[in-house]
Amino acid sequence: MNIGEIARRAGVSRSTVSYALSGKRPVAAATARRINEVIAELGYRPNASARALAEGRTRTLALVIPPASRRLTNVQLDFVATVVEAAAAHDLDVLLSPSGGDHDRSFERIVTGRRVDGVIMMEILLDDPRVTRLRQNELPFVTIGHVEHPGGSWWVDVDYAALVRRCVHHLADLAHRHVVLINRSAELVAAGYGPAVRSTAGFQEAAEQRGLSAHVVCCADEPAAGLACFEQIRARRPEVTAVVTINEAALPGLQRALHRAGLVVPRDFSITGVIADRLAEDFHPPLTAADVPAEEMARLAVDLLVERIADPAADPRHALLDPVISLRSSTGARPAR
Amino acid sequence: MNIGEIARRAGVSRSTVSYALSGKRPVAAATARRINEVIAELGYRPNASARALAEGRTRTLALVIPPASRRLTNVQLDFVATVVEAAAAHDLDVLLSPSGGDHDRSFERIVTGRRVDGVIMMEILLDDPRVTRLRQNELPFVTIGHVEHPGGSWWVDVDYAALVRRCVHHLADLAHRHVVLINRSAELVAAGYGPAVRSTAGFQEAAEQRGLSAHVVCCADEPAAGLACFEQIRARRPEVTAVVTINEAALPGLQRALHRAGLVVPRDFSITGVIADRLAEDFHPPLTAADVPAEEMARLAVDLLVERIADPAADPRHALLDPVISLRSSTGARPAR
DNA sequence: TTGTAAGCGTTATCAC
DNA sequence: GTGATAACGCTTACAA
Repeated sequence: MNIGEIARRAGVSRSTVSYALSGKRPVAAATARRINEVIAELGYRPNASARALAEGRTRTLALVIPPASRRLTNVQLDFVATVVEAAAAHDLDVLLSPSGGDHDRSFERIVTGRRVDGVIMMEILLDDPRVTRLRQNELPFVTIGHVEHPGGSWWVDVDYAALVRRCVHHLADLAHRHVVLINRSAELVAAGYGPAVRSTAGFQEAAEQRGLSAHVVCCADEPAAGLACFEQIRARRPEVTAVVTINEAALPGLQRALHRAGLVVPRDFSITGVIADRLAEDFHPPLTAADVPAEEMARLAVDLLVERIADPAADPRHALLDPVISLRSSTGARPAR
Repeated sequence: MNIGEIARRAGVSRSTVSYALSGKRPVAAATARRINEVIAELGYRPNASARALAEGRTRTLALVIPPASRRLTNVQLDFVATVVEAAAAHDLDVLLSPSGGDHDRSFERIVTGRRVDGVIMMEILLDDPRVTRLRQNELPFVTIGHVEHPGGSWWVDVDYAALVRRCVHHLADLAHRHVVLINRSAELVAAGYGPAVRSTAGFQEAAEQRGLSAHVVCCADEPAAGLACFEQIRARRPEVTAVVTINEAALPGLQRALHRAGLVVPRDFSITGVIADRLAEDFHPPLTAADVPAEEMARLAVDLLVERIADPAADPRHALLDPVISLRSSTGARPAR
């Protein structure tokens, strides 16, 4: 069933049906009613492909996610869920594209096949080939995270460097002298994953400024790695009294390791970092930490993208969020030796 | 740039370019080479909407997920990631549709707008209006989970009833006499969510068969609820020595509650249930539990759907998986009083 | 207020 | 082996 069928049954032309549907031209009340009755009766909906072809837009967004092999973290998950929801609020559908490197069929299909009106990309590297690729096409896009030289692109991100700097200052204020940053996995760091690299920079900068002895360790995104990582720190650097972490997935392992070592937080050891609030509250004791406002970022990304699609000539915009650190109870003064 | 432009530059007709691309008709080697050169040079790719309109298929699948408001569980997340990956293996894109009840714009848009060639739906209720809706349309679909009367539909599911029955028998074999099932949230049970309802049935059936005193409690999908839930069980039914659970999200809270109550697992208390393997192994001690093989299910669902799309007249197929219970170390003999 | 008709970019059926 | 050309179902000037 198509628009012609509706037109025939309502005794009008196809264009009238189209206009009745879109409201782009006034239609007599009686005619509109007749048309709507027929539409309701037959449960008609315009064919999306035909409409996209005629209009030159698909009413669809692409969301580029990391490949399934790399298990999604909670934060990433929140991005996906919220992007979908925010897009739905604009009556936009979301096409998922798992993509890692630049040779990616799904990504290419979407980008050059005019399958979508715009793209949201997450897990951005400092030097990301996909960003380069999208810049060549004239497909509007917004990134969650930002490349090293964002130039005229549109993006939203959290200021990891500032956040981690603040964590270090907080620990320094509590008289800690030896601190460690538990980073994301070595592969991510090697690939130039923004948050991992920027956290390191902020950590070292603040530590130097406060004259702390500071070390950075990479840790795979899983509990077992967190446990091993902490035990290694205890073995190699027994003088360390506090850690900063941006590795959510390692947290349960960290918790277990602390327990196993007989350390009481924050009496014997302090922990802080960038951690989703629900995880931070789940920790025992609740973690003093900054939360990545994933929902806000995702919503913002969609809004920016919609804006950019509506006005391709608009000046580039971005947002660097700087969430507060919630003082809970996982940090305390450096323990007396 | 379109196929006409390619044809012009290659000095052939549009149809020849189309055939060179699809291979549905032989093209002279020299001609094909010329065409491919032009295509490569210009980075041409057929417009997806136009192709969909002409071919009558979109090369896209829809994945209907629970609305974002209800946070996705790990298992659901695995479904999403694997479906996307499996679809990509077939060169199919995936459109995400968050949908709860039946009044859903996104769902309707996708179903009646011919936006996709088929639908995969998860989080199925025993009496699910969306299944009814899809049956009316002649849109191929496969569900992860199954309605009470699946009739001629296509689905994959895990046999929750059998799994939970087996857990109960296992506990009975260990001489436990008083057991509790920690179910999913009360809302899910009330809504008729398959796994929640079928688990209850299997639990009660097996308990009755073995003459156990058995109770079922609902528990919201979050750690705090798990903690509260367990403390309530201890307070109201101190005689209980073992629980079966299908509520992954509540697990950390359960763990904490056990610890707080000074109970050592499995010496003082036994736990088992249906839990993703990586969570089961993360528990302390590792949980004796059956794992929902989310990846296998998702992959199977995609394969079935592809098959159904290719042959709409094919006989309905389904798969009721029955994963083994991994004996780890969270269950033991009933403690002496 | 409504109808006619020309696209939109493909695919596929005829011809040659 | 290749080229016209008619669909596919819709939107949108342009007429009336």
